[in-house]
Amino acid sequence: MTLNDLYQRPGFLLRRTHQISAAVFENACVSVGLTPAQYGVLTVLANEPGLDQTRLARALAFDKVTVMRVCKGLEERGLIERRMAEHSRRQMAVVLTPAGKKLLQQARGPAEQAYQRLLSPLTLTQRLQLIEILETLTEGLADEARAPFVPLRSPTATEPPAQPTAAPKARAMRTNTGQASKTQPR
Amino acid sequence: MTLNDLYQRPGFLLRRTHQISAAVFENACVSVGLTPAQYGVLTVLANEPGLDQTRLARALAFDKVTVMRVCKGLEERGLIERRMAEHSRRQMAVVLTPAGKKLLQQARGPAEQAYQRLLSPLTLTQRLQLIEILETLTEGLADEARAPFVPLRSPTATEPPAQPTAAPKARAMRTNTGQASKTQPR
DNA sequence: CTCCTATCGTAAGCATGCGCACTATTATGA
DNA sequence: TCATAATAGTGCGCATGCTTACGATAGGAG
Repeated sequence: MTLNDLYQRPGFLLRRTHQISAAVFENACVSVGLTPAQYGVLTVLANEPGLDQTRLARALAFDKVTVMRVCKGLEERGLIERRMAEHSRRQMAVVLTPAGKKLLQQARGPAEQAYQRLLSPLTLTQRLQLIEILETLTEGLADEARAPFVPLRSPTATEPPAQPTAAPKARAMRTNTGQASKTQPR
Repeated sequence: MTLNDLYQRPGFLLRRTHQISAAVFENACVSVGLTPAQYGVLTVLANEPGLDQTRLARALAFDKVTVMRVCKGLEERGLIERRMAEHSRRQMAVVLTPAGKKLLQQARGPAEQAYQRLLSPLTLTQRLQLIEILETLTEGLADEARAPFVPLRSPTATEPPAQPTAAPKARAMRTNTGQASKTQPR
């Protein structure tokens, strides 16, 4: 394979684009000191106070270990609080502190700037195409991802009352190997 | 910001798509045990034997520290060799070993499968649009990236006769923001 | 009620990706 | 020529992202 071929591989371009996207965000958010991951965690928690770490991870398609580490960092900075859930002794209920809410507010502007900057080289048509193509890709290849993605409904958005994420309790009957977690609920 | 908004941010979608892209590649390449980064390094070295680590890093838009670590791992596996360059005592000339060449050959098939699998949810039109949009993005925001990208010409491609990779010099001469882009504050 | 299994949080560890800083070396310019 | 700046490689440290493993706990089947 020639180098020119390599440079046109979507894998290469996606890595590079993601790299740039993260850099743009971090450049815009130096003032608040938030990484994309941290911003994502805070945003989800602002919409779902008291969420446990595993569901938090799935809401962002993060690894649960990664989420735990990010949360520990945010806790050290006093932006979130982790306490045992009331109804379960194995879950951690994670909530924003007032400082966390304030910082998230302060991050809104920079995050918006990063968003605009990232899309600035593209025409309006290209922006729409990009979103649509990436959504098609992620939906079509959801099984390939190591970290399961279980989006949360926004409380402020239109929400169907029933069907809690339509997770069919089709408990894998232990017939398969331990890889149930990967092919699991989604 | 609602969660639905977050899920449509290109930053979020790019992170997720990159995550899936890497997983697809690694799944396809378990037999040869290569990560995307390792495959990239081997591919560049197959086209530019004896390249030094810094130029290798720039050819892939990797951080030079990352490249060094990846190279050390590949050297431990006997896939590449690092020796002092002849004309300079501070550069390492990196070359593929026969084992490295062989493994790279064996990786071609899986890498191709990963490529096809990654694009499989998209129509032909979408695939072309995706490549073009990502190229536009990376070119338009090249300054934002922490790791400079200085593509190498493929020896097999059309090439101007002179100018042996004179690009890095031009990059160091950047006069726009005063500071060179790498020394930028985070 | 009593096992059995799935799940939650967490530790340990590997691979990327990046910044900072230091040394050795090379290039540059006064 | 000689002082100074730029560059290559590297160590150290932080943040992601993922795997495997393990103890504790919740829920379900009998």
